[in-house]
Amino acid sequence: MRLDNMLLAEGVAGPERGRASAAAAAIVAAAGGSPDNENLEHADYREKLAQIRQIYHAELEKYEQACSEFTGHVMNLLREQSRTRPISPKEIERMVEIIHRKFIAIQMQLKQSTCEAVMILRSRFLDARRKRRNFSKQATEILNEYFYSHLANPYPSEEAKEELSKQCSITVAQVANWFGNKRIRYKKNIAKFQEEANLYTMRTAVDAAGVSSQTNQANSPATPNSALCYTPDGSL
DNA sequence: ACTAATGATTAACA
DNA sequence: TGTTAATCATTAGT
Repeated sequence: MRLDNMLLAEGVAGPERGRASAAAAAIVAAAGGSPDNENLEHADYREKLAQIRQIYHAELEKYEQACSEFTGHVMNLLREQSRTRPISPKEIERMVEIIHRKFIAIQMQLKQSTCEAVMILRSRFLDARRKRRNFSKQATEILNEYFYSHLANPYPSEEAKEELSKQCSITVAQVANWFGNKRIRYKKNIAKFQEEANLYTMRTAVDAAGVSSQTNQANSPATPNSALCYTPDGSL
């Protein structure tokens, strides 16, 4: 009977729709759901859960139909036999009981396999590694901006990480991951990141210039002094 | 289909 | 405990 409760809680069993979304929400809450792609993941999860639910109900119905059909056959057989030998109603009852028990056992198997499917779906849903999503363009912009403007010491403090996480609408752990990856990958192949580095250092330089010189905008020659390219290995 | 980019995980380390 | 380095698994560009 634990299986019944489980299926009910997941919204697979039970009366039609309405519970599935609640179950999905509960799972997200348990996982510390990311507010970013929440809706998308939800839809995916709900869709797959609905599939499982549909299969479950179809199978259940099939079993019930087969069960009643089979009991009908057996009853007919017994009735025919009752002409040649006396059959007590108790015997008939016992026969029906046996058949029912058999079919309930089969239903149990169905419930178990359905439970398994739900569990697998849940574990996949909860495993962030399997369903990785790239950060938004803005988020990577912000992160890169910080990284290249602190290239000498690209280790944001806890507070800085929190600030970045808020700006990018990702978790602090994700910010830490990003910086870890960025540092190692930058160090590993600086040449590959030259273009990006130049882009961001130039951008911040332009921003700074824009803030300091608001009055005269006649300097369109676009700051030709972009020679601060920071090439530690001497390339370029 | 193949490959590069990328976010997450893990062990080793200081 | 936070970081590095290697690696995994998915996404995106060709």
